[in-house]
Amino acid sequence: MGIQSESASKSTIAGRVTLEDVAHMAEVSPATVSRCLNRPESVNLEKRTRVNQAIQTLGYVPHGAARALASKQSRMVGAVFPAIDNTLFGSSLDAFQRTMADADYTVIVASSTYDPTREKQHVRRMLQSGIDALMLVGLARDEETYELISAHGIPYITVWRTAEHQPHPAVGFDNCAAAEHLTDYLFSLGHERIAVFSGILEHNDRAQDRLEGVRRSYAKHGRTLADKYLIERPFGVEQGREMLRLIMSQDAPPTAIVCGAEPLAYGAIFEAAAQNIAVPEQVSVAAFDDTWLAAQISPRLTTVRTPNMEIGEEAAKYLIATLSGVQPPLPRPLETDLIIRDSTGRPPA
Amino acid sequence: MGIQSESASKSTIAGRVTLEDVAHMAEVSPATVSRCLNRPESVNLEKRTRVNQAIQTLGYVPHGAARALASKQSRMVGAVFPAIDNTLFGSSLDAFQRTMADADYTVIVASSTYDPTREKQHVRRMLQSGIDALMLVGLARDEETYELISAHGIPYITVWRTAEHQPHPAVGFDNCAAAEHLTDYLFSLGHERIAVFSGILEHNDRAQDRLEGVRRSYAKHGRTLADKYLIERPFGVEQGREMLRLIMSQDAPPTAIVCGAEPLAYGAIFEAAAQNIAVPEQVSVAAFDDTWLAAQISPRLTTVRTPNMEIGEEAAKYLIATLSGVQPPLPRPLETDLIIRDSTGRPPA
DNA sequence: TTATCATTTGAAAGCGCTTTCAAAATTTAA
DNA sequence: TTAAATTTTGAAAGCGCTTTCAAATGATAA
Repeated sequence: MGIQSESASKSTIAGRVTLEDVAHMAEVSPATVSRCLNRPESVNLEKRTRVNQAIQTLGYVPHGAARALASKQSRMVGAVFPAIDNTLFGSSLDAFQRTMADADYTVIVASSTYDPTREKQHVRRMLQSGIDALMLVGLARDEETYELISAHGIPYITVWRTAEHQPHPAVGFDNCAAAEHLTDYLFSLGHERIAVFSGILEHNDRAQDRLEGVRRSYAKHGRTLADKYLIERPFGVEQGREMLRLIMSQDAPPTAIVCGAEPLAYGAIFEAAAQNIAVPEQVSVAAFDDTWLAAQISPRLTTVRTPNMEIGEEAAKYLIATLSGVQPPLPRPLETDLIIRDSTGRPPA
Repeated sequence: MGIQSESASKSTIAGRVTLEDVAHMAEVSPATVSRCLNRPESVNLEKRTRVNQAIQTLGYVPHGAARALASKQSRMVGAVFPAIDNTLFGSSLDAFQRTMADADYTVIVASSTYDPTREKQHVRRMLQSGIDALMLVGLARDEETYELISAHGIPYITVWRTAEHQPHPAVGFDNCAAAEHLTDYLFSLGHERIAVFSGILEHNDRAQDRLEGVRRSYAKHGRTLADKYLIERPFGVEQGREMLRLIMSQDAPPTAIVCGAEPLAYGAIFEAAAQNIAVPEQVSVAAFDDTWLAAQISPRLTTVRTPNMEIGEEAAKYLIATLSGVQPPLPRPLETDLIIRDSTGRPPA
């Protein structure tokens, strides 16, 4: 029989189990319990065992806010996406979250709906919550948002683009080069009238870069993208359909279409089918992303595969490394692949 | 000229701007600043103005962990989904997050990949982070997970199902009834051999309920679902294709298929097209969810529309109400709609 | 004018942990 | 065996806020 301590200890009327309770039960000081939690190897094995046992039997769960306050680290990171209800950002987020969880970080998420003001609010809220690091999509945002972040001195990373020609760390691929490559391919098939279905360009540097890529390819072939071949609409299948109707009813309709995102391409293909416009015989359609549907519809979609999961994972790794004091090398641009399928072909004679 | 305070104040060597700094500048006590933040109406207008001004010029951002520690509220809520890389849970999460943000809550998210053990770890981590409330998908999980939650005494809600016949608050729809209704419809068209393509049933009460709904409809029509008409695979287009191949190569292939989720239906339809099996002439296909693709593919998919966003929003509202002391009524089951399109029809003669 | 009540304010005590610092215990060297 | 170096430990001082409590102020009634 152990000796009954005369003091009933001050807690346990109800309320939460604290580190101090654990300390009492294990008959060590609170400092030692804290050490067991944070640097177990610095504690004598026997005491460590007692402490772990006490933690177990008391069902002790550390108080995150208290830890954060005392240690100045919350083990929480933030991620703001333009949207999270699509496969694209969804799978990035999923990978990001899993990688972070493996490193024992918790992730706070928010969607900005492509609105820089909302994004700023979310960033502010996250900063208040005490995040240790932050992930943002792309570059285009209020300068104030960057200032907020740097005022807090936390590491951050931008994703879905490359780090070149700009001061912010980034992990992603070169949208411009990918678009240029895709357009080059279309030119190589013999197309000369290549249209662009773009998402809304404002506040979306990825979309802007893709457009720029198309323009470069045009320039390389001694031509320029005519205004009438550029249509801008929010991402969506319906918009893709509408855009196809618009563009194919023109005087000299394009013989190929580059879509800034896959939903637009699906819309275009579905609408073409509805209108008896043959793809790719009358008009070729190509896009970006290679989501699960691209290889399933008919005609199977020619598209640029983008490394969605890899982006989430690499972004997480970069932040984790930075947080653990390692200064990681700036991530190299990730690869994209042009997947040539059946929705592109030679232009009509 | 104001009077220069002789003390240079103890902060501002660098470091963060604290509430105390604001108090100094506004020439009030820290307590008053705190009140301005939390119950502004309890502070004299003039002082309040001074405080807000000081906050502004100093760029003060409250320290969440400190607030949480002192006030026992973190203004963070958790949400664990089986996955977040699909439109289904993605749009629920999106709505949940937006509703929470409007009420000034931050959301922590994690995906369990349909694994109860991972889910438990995530719940534990979130509890440590100090969440004020929690959202979980469905019911099927370790009892221990529920115990963890109730030990912390925070409100929680389960989603994607109804609250009936079980002790946990829930917001969602009746999967069983919806499946029964859909199957009834198929019987009413004259089908007798109705197959089920189900996701993995283990740890997924929504999938189980849907299967049960089909069984009930069968029973109601004096028949039972034959084992050979039930196939279980992970959700995915490829799996849908595989299932179709399997089921249609049987002796007496079904004349209709109920798919537990839409990807399976797409797979089935694509594969049917590949095999020259006419949908719906030779086999009808129906599913759940009504995602953006359902109305776009051909044949347009007959499906049960599920209120994904509404679930996220209602779940958030319920938790917000609970957290603000209101005891909200248990949410009523949400509506589903059977959307009849072209992928279902009479069985072949 | 004075007594009474409601409102606004500040001092100070934590919230539950981490971390520094010095003391104690242990190991190693001499 | 003793001294020095090393490891392990506990006491105590915060981390930046909220909140209680009592004092001060202002408003109202007598």
